[in-house]
Amino acid sequence: MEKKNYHEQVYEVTQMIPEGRVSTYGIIADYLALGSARMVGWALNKSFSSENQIPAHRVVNRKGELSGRVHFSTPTLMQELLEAEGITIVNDKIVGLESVLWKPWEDEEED
DNA sequence: GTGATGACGCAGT
DNA sequence: GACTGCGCCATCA
Repeated sequence: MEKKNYHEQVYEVTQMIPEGRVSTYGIIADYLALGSARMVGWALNKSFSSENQIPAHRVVNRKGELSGRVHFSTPTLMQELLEAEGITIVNDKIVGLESVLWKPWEDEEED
């Protein structure tokens, strides 16, 4: 088990997301080569049971919709957390998604 | 061991 | 432009 499980890598990437930024399942799935965006959502869902606290509220679907808000303590918690970071949410969707969108390889700066 | 489901994404209609 | 169906891989019943 020296090799990290794919969901641990999801935790790492999610924790790498800076404040005021968000990422998408598709981006993370592509970055980790999971092959399925569902795996990312599933991994984040398990993150609530993990010791590590994952800012899952910074992860949304490809459309920028807060699809996973229902998994939070309250369906509005996710939106409030994002708005608290300066992100505007309208109709449960991120405004100016591309402006706040963050990519793992962007921080890695892989040239 | 099989079937169904899931915080999604894409192609086709 | 919106909706439907299928695929992705792992977990649960």
